Amino acid sequence: MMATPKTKPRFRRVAPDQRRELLIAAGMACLAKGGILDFTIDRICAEAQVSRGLITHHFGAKDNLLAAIYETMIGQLISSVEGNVSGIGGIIDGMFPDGPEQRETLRIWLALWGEIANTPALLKAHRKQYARYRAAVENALGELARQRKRQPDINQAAIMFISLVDGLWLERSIDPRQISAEDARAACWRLLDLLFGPPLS
Amino acid sequence: MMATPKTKPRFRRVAPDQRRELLIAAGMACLAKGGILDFTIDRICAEAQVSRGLITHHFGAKDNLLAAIYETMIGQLISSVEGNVSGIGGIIDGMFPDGPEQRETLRIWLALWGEIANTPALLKAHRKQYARYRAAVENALGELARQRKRQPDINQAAIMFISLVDGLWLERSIDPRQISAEDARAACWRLLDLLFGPPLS
DNA sequence: GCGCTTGTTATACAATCGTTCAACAAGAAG
DNA sequence: CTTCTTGTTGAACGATTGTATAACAAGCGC
Repeated sequence: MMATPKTKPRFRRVAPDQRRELLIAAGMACLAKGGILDFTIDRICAEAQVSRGLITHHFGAKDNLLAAIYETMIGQLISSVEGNVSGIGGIIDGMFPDGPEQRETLRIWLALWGEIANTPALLKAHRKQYARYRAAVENALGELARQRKRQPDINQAAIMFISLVDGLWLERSIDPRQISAEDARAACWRLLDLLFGPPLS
Repeated sequence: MMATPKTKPRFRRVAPDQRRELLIAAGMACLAKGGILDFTIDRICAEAQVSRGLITHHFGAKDNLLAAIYETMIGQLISSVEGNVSGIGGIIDGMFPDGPEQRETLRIWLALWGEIANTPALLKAHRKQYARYRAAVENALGELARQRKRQPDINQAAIMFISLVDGLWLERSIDPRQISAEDARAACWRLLDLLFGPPLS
């Protein structure tokens, strides 16, 4: 009875949705590692351990993969704002966690920001999703205003809070040494306390 | 008397310093137009109307040109902060001018930010110059505190002001529609009034 | 077990990338 | 005018870019 020469399959077939997620993850890893210049068909497919043809097959073009990555990132951000159960405090903690695990996320955002204005598909996605993000923040700030019995200009407060967060993210993504996560959270709370008054009890 | 067939010179010799400035300007134009992906030897030299060999000749490598552009940009920023005569008000007005002329500057910054962490020469320059920028801002804020007879935490105030400005720049460089220059200036003033108290007279 | 769909691979392709280098010539020095 | 320095050009290099495409085979339905 001779052993069956069962050759190891040369690849594994995966459902398109799962394969897209795999490629999105690989693309994000490349963006985090070397910015937009490392967002390359070769590098992404090497990261995903997959042949070069797959990106075109599943996304049509490289830019569409980048747009899909943006959708994933902004979706996670919006979820973390909309789905918070502990109010603005939980949101801030989620935005500036301790430890180095956020580094990758920030590096991806930095790379995406730089390409939004240069990639039409990305700009379109940004304008659509950014409105949702801003609305979610305004909603959370409105609840905080109710808690502290103040009625500030929610519109301006949202601009200031979002911009402050973006700026802190920017500083920390470029060089985490300059501003610690704790400093960032403290800056957020300082702004909110100034805008909405101190906690009531 | 036959006319001398004076052939038009095929190029013009320029002093190295002037040529470097020309290439820096061309490189900035490329960054503004298409981000870091358009920062290419071919495109830069085409923009400068110069042959491909010049960048290597004057800068050694492309990255060094990028670092030189960073130095130019941060130098202008620091000068506008240090050299202001009308206090923080003049600084804010300079940071968020009306009209579209700032667009190019912000696009260049966005492209540079994305590469700082990936280009050692850039990170080194950033760390050195960022400290100067922060010191200049702290100095201007200290003067404002004296004017308004308050003594807040200048360190934290500087972090908040710089991050807010960075965030507003980021939003406006990605998509100027979202936040107008006037909104940005108002947000800066709101933060300062909250931190340092309202103007005394 | 067999055929078929289709996810996957691997090659090919022209275009462009950053850099090197030899030849050229502009313009100051004599 | 002649000589020399050196800023400048332009071709060439191998490597890498994004995409198209044909051959392949994994694995489900029968």
